[in-house]
Amino acid sequence: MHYWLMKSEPDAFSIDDLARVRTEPWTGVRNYQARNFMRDGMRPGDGVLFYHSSCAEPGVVGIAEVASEAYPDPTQFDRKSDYFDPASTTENPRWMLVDVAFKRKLKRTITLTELKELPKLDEFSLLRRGNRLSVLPVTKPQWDCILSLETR
DNA sequence: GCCAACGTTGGC
DNA sequence: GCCAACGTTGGC
Repeated sequence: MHYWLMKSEPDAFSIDDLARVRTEPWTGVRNYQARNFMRDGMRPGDGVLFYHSSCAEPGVVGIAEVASEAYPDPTQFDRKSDYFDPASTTENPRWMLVDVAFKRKLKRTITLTELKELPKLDEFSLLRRGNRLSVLPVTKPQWDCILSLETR
């Protein structure tokens, strides 16, 4: 079992949206490193910290779960999609995704500000300078450390 | 293969 | 809205 963090802009797709639809294909990732994490790293059942970015209060807002093996992102073949990639083919798809399933909302947002204050998370890639990955790995100690803040 | 230009991310 | 950081593109 592995652990991950996935970012989403709540204006576009929030934890409440995920709670409503229950399961969502994670379309639109167009970064090779993030793709590789989904394609090569993720397995059904892996834990996911759901993170709200580019908003008033950035932070971890919920827990989700990887709900499928990786498969080709259908939006890369859709000419009408913002994520259309003319260089990708069905025989050799460039972009992969997984389904993400809702588990629960946190009792409160664990803010980015709080995470930065924890010495234990110095090595957490979310907090490293210039990090822009929208899908990134979380170690078990980091996972436990972050979630221990929920009821603090 | 280098690197400048450009686009995007995301916190503030 | 600003801007730092960083990935990608494309000319050479």
